[in-house]
Amino acid sequence: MASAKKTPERRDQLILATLDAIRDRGIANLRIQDVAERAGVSTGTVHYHFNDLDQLIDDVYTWACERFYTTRLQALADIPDAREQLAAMIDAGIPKSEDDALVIAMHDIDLFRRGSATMGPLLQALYDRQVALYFAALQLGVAQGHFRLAGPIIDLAQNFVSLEDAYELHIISGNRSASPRRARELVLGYARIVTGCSELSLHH
Amino acid sequence: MASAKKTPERRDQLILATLDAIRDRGIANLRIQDVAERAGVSTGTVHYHFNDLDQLIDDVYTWACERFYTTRLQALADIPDAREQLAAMIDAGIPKSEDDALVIAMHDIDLFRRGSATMGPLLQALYDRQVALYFAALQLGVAQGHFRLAGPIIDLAQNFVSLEDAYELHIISGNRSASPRRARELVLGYARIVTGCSELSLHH
Amino acid sequence: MASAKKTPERRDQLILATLDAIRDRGIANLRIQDVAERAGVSTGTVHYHFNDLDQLIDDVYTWACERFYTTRLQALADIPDAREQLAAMIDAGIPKSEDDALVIAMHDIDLFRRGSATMGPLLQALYDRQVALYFAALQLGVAQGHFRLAGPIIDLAQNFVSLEDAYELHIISGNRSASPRRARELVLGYARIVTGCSELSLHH
Amino acid sequence: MASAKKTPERRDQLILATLDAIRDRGIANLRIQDVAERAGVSTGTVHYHFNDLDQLIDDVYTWACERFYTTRLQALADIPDAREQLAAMIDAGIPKSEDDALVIAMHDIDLFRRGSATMGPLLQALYDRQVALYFAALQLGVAQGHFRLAGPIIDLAQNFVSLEDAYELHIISGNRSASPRRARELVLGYARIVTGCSELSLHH
DNA sequence: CATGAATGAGCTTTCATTCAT
DNA sequence: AATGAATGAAAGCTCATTCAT
Repeated sequence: MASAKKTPERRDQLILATLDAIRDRGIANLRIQDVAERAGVSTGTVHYHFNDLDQLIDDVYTWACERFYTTRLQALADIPDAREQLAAMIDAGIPKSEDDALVIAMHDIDLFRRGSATMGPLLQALYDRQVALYFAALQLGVAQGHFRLAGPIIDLAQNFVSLEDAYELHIISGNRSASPRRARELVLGYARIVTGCSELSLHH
Repeated sequence: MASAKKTPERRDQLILATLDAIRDRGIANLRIQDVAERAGVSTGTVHYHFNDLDQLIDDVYTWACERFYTTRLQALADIPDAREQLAAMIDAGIPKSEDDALVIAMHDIDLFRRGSATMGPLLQALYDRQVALYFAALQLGVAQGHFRLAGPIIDLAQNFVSLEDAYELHIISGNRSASPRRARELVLGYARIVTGCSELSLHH
Repeated sequence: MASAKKTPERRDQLILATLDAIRDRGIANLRIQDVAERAGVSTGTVHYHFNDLDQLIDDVYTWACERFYTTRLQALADIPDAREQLAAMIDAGIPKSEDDALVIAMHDIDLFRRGSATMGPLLQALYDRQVALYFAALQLGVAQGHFRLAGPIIDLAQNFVSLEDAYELHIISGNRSASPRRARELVLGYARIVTGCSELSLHH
Repeated sequence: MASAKKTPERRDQLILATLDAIRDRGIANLRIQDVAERAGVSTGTVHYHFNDLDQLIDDVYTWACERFYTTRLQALADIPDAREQLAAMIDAGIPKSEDDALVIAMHDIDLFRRGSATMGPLLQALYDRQVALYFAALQLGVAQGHFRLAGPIIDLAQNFVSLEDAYELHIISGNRSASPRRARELVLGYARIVTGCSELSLHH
């Protein structure tokens, strides 16, 4: 990575500034200057840390995927009960508001870089890891005797991730028929059906 | 609409050219020239029919939503059996390939125009209409005695649409874990679970 | 003149439409389409009657100078008294409002065509003819015993025309310190001083 | 003002280049490139210092009005005799040649921006200040016993300014009947008549 | 490391002009 | 004569990128 040496604090500051800038202006209108303004530095500084705009966006995407996954993984760390794990994943997986900069940036960059050799694998890796998280929770629930799965475990896990993705998209697009609260209900409803576990709820 | 009179054939030709151009270059890189080239006209002609790029994109989006919904509605027209209806909707709702220009354009424009006053309502209208289609099929299946629904009918319908949306996104993003074939299986699996109807299949 | 044959009515209609268009949009923003719209014809028609925009403007200018001079000459035709002649010239020479399309067009075109070999002589000819009108009225007034001139007759005549020009400019520029009414007072004041004739007034 | 910080020297250089460009090409044909060429910079630089062409022209006009007035005011500073003051004002107020870039720019912009909310007040302010200068000189001449005014002092002052304006216009339009030398004679003639002071001359 | 003035490629947009009908 | 769809040259404007300080 070209910018490994150059004071990691400034680097992170610029990445966070980019997340905000993408949320505010959309990735299509994103200018170096937007990032610089939000970070309180000059445009030259942005170029010093990231050779060009493409690299900045690449790095933001990598950072965001990592952060997104890590955050969710940590949310499970100390939860022993599969039912609570599943609930926590749903809760963490759906944005609290339509202004979630992390989620917006990930979807914007996905779109913006569609077909790119760099991004494709990263996206898929994230997807697969998320599937793995649901897989693990479902598996555990079966072992703990809480879940009786209504279908193949991989299929259910993939559908969980897909529902999450879809509601992320609707939330950041401002779809009023799929508010954060409603989206949680709907995914939880899916969870109850496919696990046969009617006790599932977000605030257990 | 400014371009109502100016020879509708040329207008449609330009809209189709725009769909192709968005698929090939991504909406963020879309140039007037890309549209003109694909339509075999000059850039001036594009401006003659659509005042500016924003209006072109608006009109493409409106056209695409309309076409998308109409296509699916027609797919149901002559199907009396709810099971076949549901299968047909799933089949029509998931792109056959990652190059589906209509689906790509709709998703690209959604994100590109996030927060736009024009687009938001249109997106939501499309979502609500799609939900209505699933609602109708599920309702019919219950009446025909084929379906025993595992949850509230509206919730199920919304989740159907969301799964579709998510798989559309993954397919056009080239996610290999969610191919068109696999996506159909997964949504169909969901359908079997929530309808309690194990006979559901795409080619009945 | 290229357009001599082509139905003079349509030609005049287009010239009048151009006057309005220049007043409304300024000569710098004047488009063929503005003329066409105001004349209720298509842009093609404008091109049919005037080969290009330059020629249209040339013809409008020629027409306007002619009309401007002729109007003023006619205002004097049946006035035998030099005092009334002078008053009539002042009255006719200063625009009644800041929206006088003829005056606006003449000044706009002067500016627009500054340095042009075509326009320069035309402007000067108009100036000289206006000077001649004042010269004639002053000369007559002396002969009739009404005027005792305070300076060389040519100098006075030139200053009359210049004052008029200046107030035309200020009026169409919307200068509130030089309204049509005030401009008339001021030029009339000048007239009284240089003719020594205190009876001069606009409505004798 | 957006360009307050960005190196005032470069800013002034660009304004001077614009004056030349307007004189050479006319304001209606003025291109950013004309300014850039004359200043020896790239077009991007012009946009960097003045957001767009309109703002450049606004700023040039403001600058020109200020400069025009200041120059004339300074010409009076150390002249105690009202007769010499008046002569100096006439001399400073009429362009020495038809290529006076400052005067050309002011007249061009006046007409170009006719009806603009920004320009109107500025024009009028300049007019009123010029009137005030003549007012002051006339008043002083009366007090000094040199002048016996032939009419109301304000009227005379306004006519002085108007004559100047008119001759400026004729000079930059290349009217041969109103050369710089001749214009000076004519305004001076007016001055002698209305002040009753026959000693007035440009080079006392 | 940081700055911000300067650059110029690349795009959109406008509009006079042409021409088939 | 008149139309208006189509053209394409000509500008303006944006913004990533460079570089001297």
